[in-house]
Amino acid sequence: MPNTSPESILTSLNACQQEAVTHGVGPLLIFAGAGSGKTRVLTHRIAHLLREGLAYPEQVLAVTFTNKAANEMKERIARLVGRGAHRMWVGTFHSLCARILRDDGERIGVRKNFVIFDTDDQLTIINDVYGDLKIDPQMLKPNMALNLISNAKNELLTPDDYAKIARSPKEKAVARVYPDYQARLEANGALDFDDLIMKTVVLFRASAEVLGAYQERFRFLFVDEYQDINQAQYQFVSLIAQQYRNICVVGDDDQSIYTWRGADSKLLLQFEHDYPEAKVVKLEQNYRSPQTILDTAYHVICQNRVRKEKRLWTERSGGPPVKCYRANDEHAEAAFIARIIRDGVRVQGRNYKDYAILYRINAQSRVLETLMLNQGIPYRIVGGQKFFARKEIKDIVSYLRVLYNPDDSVGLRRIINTPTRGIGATTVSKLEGMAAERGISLTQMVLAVEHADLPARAQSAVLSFAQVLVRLMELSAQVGVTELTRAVIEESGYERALLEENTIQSRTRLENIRELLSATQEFEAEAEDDEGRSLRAFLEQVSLITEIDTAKNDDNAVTLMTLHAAKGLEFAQVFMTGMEEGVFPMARAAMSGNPADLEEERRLCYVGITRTGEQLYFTMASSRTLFGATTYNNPSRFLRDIPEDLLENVDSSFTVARPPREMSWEASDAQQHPAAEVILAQAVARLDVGYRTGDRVRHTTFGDGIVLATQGSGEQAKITVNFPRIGTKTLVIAYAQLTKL
DNA sequence: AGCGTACGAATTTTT
DNA sequence: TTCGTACGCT
Repeated sequence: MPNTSPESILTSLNACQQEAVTHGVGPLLIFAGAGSGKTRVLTHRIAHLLREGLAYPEQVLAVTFTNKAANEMKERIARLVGRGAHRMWVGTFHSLCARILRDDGERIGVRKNFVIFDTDDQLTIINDVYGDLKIDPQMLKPNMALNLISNAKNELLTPDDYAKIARSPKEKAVARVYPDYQARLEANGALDFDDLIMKTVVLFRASAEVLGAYQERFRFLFVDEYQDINQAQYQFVSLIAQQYRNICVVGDDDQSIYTWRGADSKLLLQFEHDYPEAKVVKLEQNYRSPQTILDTAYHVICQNRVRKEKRLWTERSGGPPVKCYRANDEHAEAAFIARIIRDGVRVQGRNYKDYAILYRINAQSRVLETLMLNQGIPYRIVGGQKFFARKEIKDIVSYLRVLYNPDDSVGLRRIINTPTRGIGATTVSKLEGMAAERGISLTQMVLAVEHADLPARAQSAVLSFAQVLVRLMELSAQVGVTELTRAVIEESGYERALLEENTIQSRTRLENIRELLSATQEFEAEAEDDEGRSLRAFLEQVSLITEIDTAKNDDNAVTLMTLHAAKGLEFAQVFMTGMEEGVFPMARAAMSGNPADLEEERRLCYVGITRTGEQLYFTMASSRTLFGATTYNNPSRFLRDIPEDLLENVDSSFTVARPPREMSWEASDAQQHPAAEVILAQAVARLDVGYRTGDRVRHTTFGDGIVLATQGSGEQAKITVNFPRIGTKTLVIAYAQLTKL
């Protein structure tokens, strides 16, 4: 039972929050600044509507972008309203659309037992298409093609639509790839992530009956992080909302950091146009940070031209200035951070989990991680490789996928020789050819291998694989997911192969597989009915959940993550690292000539700053080696936007490139942490190369270009040059025929 | 089929 | 620099 009385629901809220919560029916736009209690308002509003009898739980649809946000919302609503909570639909765009398509997709030709392809699977298909169409991967990288197709789907463009608007050679190539890619998905009985949304919109547009049913059902619509919505998601939401117009959206254009994925924060700003009768509430009171942090954040973000004016404030006036530290190189930067953390824990009695270290790109994490390890500071990295993306997990899941949907030939190809059982590429392509001839799926061909024309050895290898498949298929009709998974692991020989390998890696893989079994058990235990326990439901969860929820909150460890991953989180002590021109903002954004790119970097900076509960540090390095190239960077332009009295330079005398004594550096480490003289010598050597960043050079075959970087010295010295016609090349100076212009 | 090597690419990544 | 992949050899 809910233990919160209606009165206390309101009294714990500030005036603006109350205004949002108590708004009755009709559209509502909530500008919710960082740390302004957005989820609270959303959940309380839902509770309020139910209490007032304005809405029934089954009429509520709440959409988020991440599973984490969805789960949090579910929990918090349940705490407020009690039992009725699970009759609401609360989930991510993708999971909700999957559910709708599962129920009604057949009307537009989406089969009931579709599987969801992840990026790996997509890439496999793209490569197949490249092979068929003889497209040169050099000219259009498969990943790029995938991106462009994804963008197209986010814009609701079909292959035909896309072909009409394709202009550049790259787009023309994509226009050739896209229809075949789509055909292959279909042949596999698969949808990709973007299809889930796009097909649902197509369904709504195709069937007034289906749309009408959902409109009737979901009379109260809530959308979280509305600034991150893309065109397809916008259509999805708008179509449902247009009937009753009870749509409540929450967002913050200043925290829009996913433009590169199709998010369009203009849709948030456009809400008042779409719903002229909308009530608008701004939540500007912040409950997370001291005033100095909010001021710092404001001075950065207010430089953006495209934004809705708003400013966070707090009752916690004052607060410490932001500490800035410029190290000689990234190792010294890491050492500084480690020292602060150790002091904080030892002297001030803080916990490791109070600290977060944020960086712009994952490549920065290695040095930080190494130092944490050396210093014995417990840490966890957020992001990294996702559990379900690990090879061994994907392998086992691929078995399950094939058992569920035998047409999934991408899955079948993955497992047919995993573990190796003597079925090579030649055999597979022969089987594929025969399957195509007979118009059957690869799995059917494998099962009918006795009628295939194959060399005896291959024949018997495929036959024994087919027998394994048959056995598992029979089993899949009889037992639950956990039992089936266990059978797959054993009968496929996967476990045996790993046991025999007996290396550190194979043991980790075995552990992961066991982890998978506990995941299936947990899945079955949590399900509410048989349908919820089904293989279908499990596979859907696997595809739509990226990480096993190992959120051990009491894990006392420093958190390392990208700025993107930090959105929505908060930490008492925050380090923003790499605050340098070229790193943050990234060179690409700074040079692109498109101010919008820089504005997105700035928003990212804003997001980082506003994570802070107490103390923020900006750290930077004078020289930084990234991707094998050393660059000498100036402090980030974002720091220049901040008034000096909000910043405090930390004395750098206590740590130089040479590690402090107490850190007991090993001899081998000395090479990784060169003393200042060495760095200087390297810098001088660099000058000897004879080229500097920005020089114009001429190459006999590539033409004229601009020097982006140099590395090394003497014979091996390399130079990175951007040739406008060719692209960027890294050349060995001694061999490249270069002339300086 | 399995291994070794050479080459290329490296923002950010909710699903 | 480091990781992953593709290709070619045995």
